[in-house]
Amino acid sequence: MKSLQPVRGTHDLLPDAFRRHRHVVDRAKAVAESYGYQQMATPIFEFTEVFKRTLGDTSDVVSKEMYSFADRGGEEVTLRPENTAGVCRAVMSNGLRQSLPAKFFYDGPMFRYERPQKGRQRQFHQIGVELIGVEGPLGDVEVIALGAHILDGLGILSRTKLELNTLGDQESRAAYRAVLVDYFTARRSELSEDSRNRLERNPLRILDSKDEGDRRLVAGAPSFQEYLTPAARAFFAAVTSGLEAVGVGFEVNPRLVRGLDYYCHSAFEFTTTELGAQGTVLAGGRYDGLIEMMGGPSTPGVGWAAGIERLAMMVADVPSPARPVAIVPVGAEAELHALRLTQELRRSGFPADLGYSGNLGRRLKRADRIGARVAVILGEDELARGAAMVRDLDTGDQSEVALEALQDRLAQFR
RNA sequence: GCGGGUGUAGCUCAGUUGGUUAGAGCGCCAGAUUGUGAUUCUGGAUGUCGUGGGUUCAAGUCCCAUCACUCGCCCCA
Repeated sequence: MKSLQPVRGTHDLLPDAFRRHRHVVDRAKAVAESYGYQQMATPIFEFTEVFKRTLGDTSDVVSKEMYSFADRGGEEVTLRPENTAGVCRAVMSNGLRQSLPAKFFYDGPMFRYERPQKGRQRQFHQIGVELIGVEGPLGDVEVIALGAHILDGLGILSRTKLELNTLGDQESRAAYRAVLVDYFTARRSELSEDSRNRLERNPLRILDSKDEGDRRLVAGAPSFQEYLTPAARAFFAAVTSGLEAVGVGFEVNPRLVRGLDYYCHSAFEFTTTELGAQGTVLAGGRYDGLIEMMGGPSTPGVGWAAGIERLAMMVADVPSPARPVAIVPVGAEAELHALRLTQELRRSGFPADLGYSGNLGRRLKRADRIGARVAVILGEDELARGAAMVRDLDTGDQSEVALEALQDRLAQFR
């Protein structure tokens, strides 16, 4: 055994943390279902090709962040770095193109070999939605509104900002990209080292550079607006007016770009200033070309993913678990009665806890520690009378209750 | 992948220019109270000082390496 530490960038989710995660997922799922999105799951690993083809060879995810390996049969597989590709693959594998549009919600672990930071781990968890088969801007509006609704349900919408941009259609993007490459190539020597790399790999990324010098150059760069085709312009206008119609606030950020190749038209990010360098909390866009890149027929799609860890860090209060009834036998005689009673209560829907050992004091102490609301004390005296002592652990009040009336009495504490 | 910071008890942290048995608070355990927790009082236990090397008469303290965390960059959820 190498050590007792978990692998770098992975973490145990102990009950308190797990409850936060569960809360995020449960609330998100409930809202998503109210929009008609149904939960589904794909395998956490796929053939490496699935991600390579769709994310683009030059993306950071593919070039340096994938957990890839050959399995015992020699198949090249990869732990999923994101789930959109997997969902699209599943649509094809299962012949779901027959019944489009399809609306999916998912949650689960993702894997990226990155240097860990706050809000960034090698195994992290995402929730996400995918709307497949809708080519109009109404799809974009619905998906973004759903994201906002979920953040609102978690009580954090007001602490985020929705940034929105259009990446246009293929035609617009190709035209703009060419102009942009010309512009920056002419000023190559003035670019930062990072941006010189971007010029090769993903020139649009230069627009989003944090480097001072780059920013000055970007200010003078040609604007995407001028290269949008009328169709792409109309699409974006429909998205923005749709969002206005449903009351989702946003800010157009012309420099917002996506790293992954398959995006087009809408790109959006809900960001926060509360999480340090990892400000993006929920992000996505339209990916009309993705399924085609995988070898399927052209099929439109829009979706987003959100980091559960990041959301969980922002969520203030999470509901506490139900407070159990503690069953406390006094003396060996009472143990079997207590065991029986505990099971009865559980079957009747009362969360109930029977300590494993100890005297009355010790058991009450444990009852207190696990957050029990009431203790049912079963002593020989009480049992002889067919009764039990019911103690309110918040107030310390206690009174004897006949066993037949016990459940009615306990119901008062719920 | 690049640059900075940190690592001492279960948790949060103190530990002087290197000097003998490494401390506090919280938590934990026990007793006060053999049928009453939470409150109070009294007592107790706890540590490969992240790991491995080195310097030194002597290292928690200085040096090197390594691992992990953390902040920023890249990129992203």
